[in-house]
Amino acid sequence: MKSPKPTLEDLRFAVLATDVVCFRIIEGKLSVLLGKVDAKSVFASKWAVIGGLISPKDTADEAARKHLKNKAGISDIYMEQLYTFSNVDRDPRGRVVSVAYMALTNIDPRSTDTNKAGYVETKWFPVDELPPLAYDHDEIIAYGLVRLRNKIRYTNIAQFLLPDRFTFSQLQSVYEVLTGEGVDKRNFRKKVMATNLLKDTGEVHKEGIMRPAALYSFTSKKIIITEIL
Amino acid sequence: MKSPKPTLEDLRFAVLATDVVCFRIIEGKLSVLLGKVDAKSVFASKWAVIGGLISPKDTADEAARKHLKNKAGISDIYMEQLYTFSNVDRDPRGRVVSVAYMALTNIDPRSTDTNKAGYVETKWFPVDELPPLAYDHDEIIAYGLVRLRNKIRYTNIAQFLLPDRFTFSQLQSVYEVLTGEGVDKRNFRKKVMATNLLKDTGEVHKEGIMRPAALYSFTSKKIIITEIL
DNA sequence: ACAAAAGTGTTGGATTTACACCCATGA
DNA sequence: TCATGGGTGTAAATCCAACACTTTTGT
Repeated sequence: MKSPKPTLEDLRFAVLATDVVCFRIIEGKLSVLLGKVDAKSVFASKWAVIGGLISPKDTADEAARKHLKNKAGISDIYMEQLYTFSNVDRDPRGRVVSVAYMALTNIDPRSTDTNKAGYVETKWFPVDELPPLAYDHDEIIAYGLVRLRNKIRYTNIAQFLLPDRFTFSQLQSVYEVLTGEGVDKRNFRKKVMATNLLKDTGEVHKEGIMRPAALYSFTSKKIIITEIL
Repeated sequence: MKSPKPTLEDLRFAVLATDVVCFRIIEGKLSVLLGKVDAKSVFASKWAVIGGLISPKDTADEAARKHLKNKAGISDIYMEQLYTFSNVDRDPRGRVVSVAYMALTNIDPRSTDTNKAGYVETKWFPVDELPPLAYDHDEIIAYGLVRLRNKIRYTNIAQFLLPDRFTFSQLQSVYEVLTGEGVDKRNFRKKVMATNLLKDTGEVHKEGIMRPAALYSFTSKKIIITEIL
């Protein structure tokens, strides 16, 4: 049952990677940032979430942030660890264990001037219109979706899908997009207000022909756990 | 900024490990199974959660189960992944990335006849009376505690801390131990019954001089998400 | 008959849902 | 003045928390 004592080298069999499911709401659709895989790869012409290998001096978190920056020009983004995928054959090229993350943003944080090493192209896809995906990235995205859709109900992470100051309708829309169901705006306002997660900035948002809307912001950037919906 | 292309060998720098926080309620106290670290180790005489290295043919899950079996004689236990700890210096001997798990049981599953390679001794410690811990295992246990204490409120995992058939008082006691607060038994019964997670087995539990109690069991071994408390 | 835990209902207060109209603005 | 989204209150229904006594058994 037990083989002779393995050497340290025998145990360094795996390559560590990280994959980041980056979410953003675009035109009322929850979307994910994907990169088109290089033509030379086994997964040529398929799409993958942003990610790459972890290097010796980096933690998984640091590696995830570096790949976001180098391959998609994204920095300063909310990010949390999701799950570690370690199936033996999840990468046909060899043993790769991937620590998956979820990231949230409200704008397109891709800057065009950065080195976009790694992908032929990056593009946002609505989560219900995903292209063919490389590796086990369908599973990783599904895991991220579940996490996000649950966590929005009992934490203040909605803020990371919104600008710093936002109107109540914008906030309500985030909840409607993620839960897939509409809410009565008076009841929604009451519930959210009762949590004390928001403060009125005193400012207003004017847009076109309608009545200006009050702008709110979240009181804390830290994750706060409290029943919301 | 970017170094010349690293070779595959450069990327296989890390040893992969897994650590399992195994919980059990003993005499009204939530406890964790720890192993005393071998005298030759840097962490000699400290205690660690059950774990060890992942070998090339195993997923993290499989490795976790194997270590539980080989080092503590534990098999067939509920287990779920917690988090991956990848701090560069979490193990002074070198770069070790650990995929942490939480396991739950209701009995002492350690069989004495198995090969207890790995620890001088294994022992259950109440979570608020932990001995000095090796590595970052304090952090890993803390993470497991948070997960367990939250998840008991909205899933049926309490079942894994109980025998197959149990009385209502036993169930209530699990909740009281984990939440740290007492509950009115009439209200508790109403809430739990409303979830439809339990079925009455029709059997009764006799113990000593008191009135026999009806035995219940959970309707599903699968994790079900539903508001309980 | 008593000790010990099992089992059971009701009520008042709090929370939640459902629902419709006026407001402020720019064109 | 009109079109557009912004903003507000109330009543009925539901849910939840608080609360104490009777039952069953073995000794």
